[in-house]
Order: sequence, then structure tokens, then C-alpha cells
Amino acid sequence: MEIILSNIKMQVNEKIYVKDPETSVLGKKIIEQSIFLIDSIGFDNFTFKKLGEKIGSNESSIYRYFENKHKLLVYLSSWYWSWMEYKLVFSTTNITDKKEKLKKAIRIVTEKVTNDISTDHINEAILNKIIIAEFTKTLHTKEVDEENKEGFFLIYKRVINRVVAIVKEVNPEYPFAKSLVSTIVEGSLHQHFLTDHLKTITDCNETVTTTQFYLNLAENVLR
Amino acid sequence: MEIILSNIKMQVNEKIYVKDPETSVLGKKIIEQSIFLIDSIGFDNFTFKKLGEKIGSNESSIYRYFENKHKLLVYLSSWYWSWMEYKLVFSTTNITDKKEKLKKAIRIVTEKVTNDISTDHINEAILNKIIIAEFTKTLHTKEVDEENKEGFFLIYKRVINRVVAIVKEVNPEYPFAKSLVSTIVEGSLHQHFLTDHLKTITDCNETVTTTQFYLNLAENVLR
DNA sequence: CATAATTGATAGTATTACTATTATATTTGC
DNA sequence: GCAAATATAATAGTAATACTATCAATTATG
Repeated sequence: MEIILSNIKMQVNEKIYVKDPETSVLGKKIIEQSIFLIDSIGFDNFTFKKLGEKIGSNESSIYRYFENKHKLLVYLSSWYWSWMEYKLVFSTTNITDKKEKLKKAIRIVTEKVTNDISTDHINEAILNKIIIAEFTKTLHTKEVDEENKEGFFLIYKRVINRVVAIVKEVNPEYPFAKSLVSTIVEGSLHQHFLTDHLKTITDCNETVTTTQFYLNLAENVLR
Repeated sequence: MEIILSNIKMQVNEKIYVKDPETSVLGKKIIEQSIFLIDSIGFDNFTFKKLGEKIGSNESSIYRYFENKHKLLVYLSSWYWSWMEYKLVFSTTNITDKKEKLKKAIRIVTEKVTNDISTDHINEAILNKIIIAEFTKTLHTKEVDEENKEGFFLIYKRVINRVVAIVKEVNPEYPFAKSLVSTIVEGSLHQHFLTDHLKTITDCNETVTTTQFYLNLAENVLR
């Protein structure tokens, strides 16, 4: 994974940013450091002013890249799902056994990310922590419908539908493929969150993983 | 349901509010109208000033009931889950068949709420809409752990664990009862959200319901 | 009816979420 | 290598948010 992705640019919808952060040093610094800052203080407490101080730049310079912090979070999320799609496609294409293919796909989308150093300025492990803690906020706004029309969530939906296609190969008769996969993808983020914060309502931990739970679930549902 | 609950006060943790809104006319007005206002403009755009204008009261008066809008949302959520617990207990206690009991429980926690007029000043159908759109925000904060220690999410966790107990009656061998139920409860809110906003990644709609999907899921997983 | 408690009105602070302007630095194209 | 274009920094300013404090007016209760 490390070597393969190092030179590939993740595709992110142009409407999400004012100026593409990948095209300049400052832009990359904004992305790199916003990940650390959001992880440490939480998205609600995160402001462009604080980020500016952290990277030694002016608040107004950051506004030239992103309209507001919500769009920045949408950008980070899009990047994450784009990266996830890559991992998914790359590690499932050559598997001929349908069940094995699905197992691999579920592993990819439900496993916690540990240090994958595939890209220079983005720490995927910490970005994964942000997605677990904050991704839901990109969707739960009054503007979802408009932003969905603009294509802000396209990559996320594409990841889901790629897994749906694999599910349908395994069991074409199962009538809830989409709901099953969206439940697995969103649910695994939730289970990771519960493992970290509300342990009394989850069975997942370091030994029994979220991935095991969903592998078992999918197998039972699709047999 | 209507008659039974009309005189029962939902239990909400005292630490959530400054002054119990159930003890005064203004308090009840705050609860009643905040539900309508959050539903119409969204929680992110909701402010105590706007609520004050709506109910013809001063902003500062609202602060005497709730420290901030986050606590108000936690209050509404607690009330909701307390009400859900009531419905759950009431409609499952006399069912002797274990599988039927579980089916009923899943129906209760996954069905969309349509006009249940059990309480005078709280519109449960609209509160259910708020829970679908905003409940996740009560958990996804930097203060989750402290608030969890204070008992802010006790009722929610209790609802989950009541269903877990029923699951264990049906199949004591199944090793992921907690994760299954937390996935169903949280996942059903998510599926309702997808039905409303991201239809391409769900199978649930008016004819094929979220409830049917989860009934099918639970049956397959626990057989 | 007096006292206590509640609510309303006003004012004020710090922070957030921006926008606009201008000066300075850095790139790039010729 | 220099001029022109572009990017960034610094400063200032506005409106809204998220409160807190004070005091007067109203309402409840013993």
C-alpha cells in the first residue's frame, strides 16, 4: 500500500474548496495540521484562527482555501473515502472467490487504521480517528440535500455501492444489500466510538474486534 | 399508550438542567417550542436568542433552565429515550414467546414515530425527527467521557441493555448481543436519515421499512 | 399581606465567523 | 534577470453567538 499510493492524488470534488489545497505548500500545511488540531481539540472547538496560529499563518489566508470549517471537514472526509476506495479496489480486484472478496472488503471498511504511511502530508491513522469522531457531522446539517446535489458525498456513496456490488455477487437474492452495507460502514465507525467512550453497550474491544462482529453478521445474514 | 403515559413524568438526570423545566409554565414552553424550532431551523442554527423571541421570553430566562443549547439537546434526548424505555417495557412485559418479544422490541426501537399524543407539551413525532437528525451530536463531543460519568447517557444505555437482555433470552450463545443491539438502535436512526436524504445507499422507504430490514437482520443473525 | 422566588429588560464581554483593504513576498513567464 | 501576476500577511472592521451580571417588575406562597 505504501509505495503504490505515494504518487496518487485523491480525487475531491472541486466545489468543496475555494482553492485546491494540494496545489501549494500552505494548502498542504492546512490539511496536515488541521487533522492534528481537530483530533486534539475536537471539531466543535476548532477554528481557523487557532489553525492559523498553529501553522504561523493568518486566518484570512486559510479562508482563501476553504469557505468555512464545515467545508474543510467535508474535504477531509472526501479525501478519506477516496483513499478508502483505493484500498478497497486495490485489495479486492484479484480475489476470485466471492465470499473471500466480501470478507476482504468488510475488513477494509471496518478495521481501525493503524499507521499507514502512504501519503506524505496526511496521517491516515489520525484522520481515521477524526472520521470516527466527526464524520457524522458532515451529513447532519440543514444543507445536506443541497450539498448532496452538489456531489459532496459522491465518493462516500461510491464506496458503499462498491461493497454492495460484492454483496450481490455473494447473494443476489438478499433484498437489503444497500442497507446492510450502509449499516456496516456507518455502524463500524459507531462501534469504534463506543469502544472508546461507551463500553457498556458494545462487545467490541482490542481482542474481539469490530471487524469480527461485522464479518460474523454478514455471514449470518447472507448465507 | 395515550392514556397510560399522560400522567407519568419522564425521568431525566438532574445534572442536565439548571432548573427542572417540568416545574414551571416557562420551562414547559421552552421544551415544547425548542422542539419545533430545532426541527425547523436545525440544531446548528438554533440559539437561545431565537427561542426567546419565539416564546416571547428573554434569552437570560432560558439560561436559568439550561447552561447551553447542548445541554438542552441532551435533555430532549434523555426525555426521548426515557419515553422509549416506557414504550418498550410496557409493550413487551406480557409477551411470553421470546422471539415475539424480541420482534416487538425491535419494532418499538426502529419504527418511525407517528403522532403519539401521550404527553401534553411534547410532540413525540417531531422529537423523533430531531433524534434522527441530531441525536448523534449529543455523543460526539470532546466532553463525552465526563458527561458519560455524570450519567447523561444512562437512559439511552439502559434502553440498549433492555433489548440486549431480550436478545440473550432468544439466543444465549450469540457473542455480540450488545453490538448487535447498539447497531440496530443507532443504525435505524441512520437508515431513517438515509431514507430522507441519501436514498441511493439504502433500501428502506415507505413500502420496505427500516423495521423490516432489522427484523430480518436479527432473525438471520440469531437463528 | 409580606416575603421569596421567578422573570424581564438592559447592558456588557469575549469569541466566532467572517469580509475588505492594502502591503509585502514569492512565482512565473518572457 | 526583471516585470507582471499571484499568493500571503497584517490590520481592521462587522455582525452574530454565547454567554454573565445587575436590577426592576411580576408572580407565587406561607
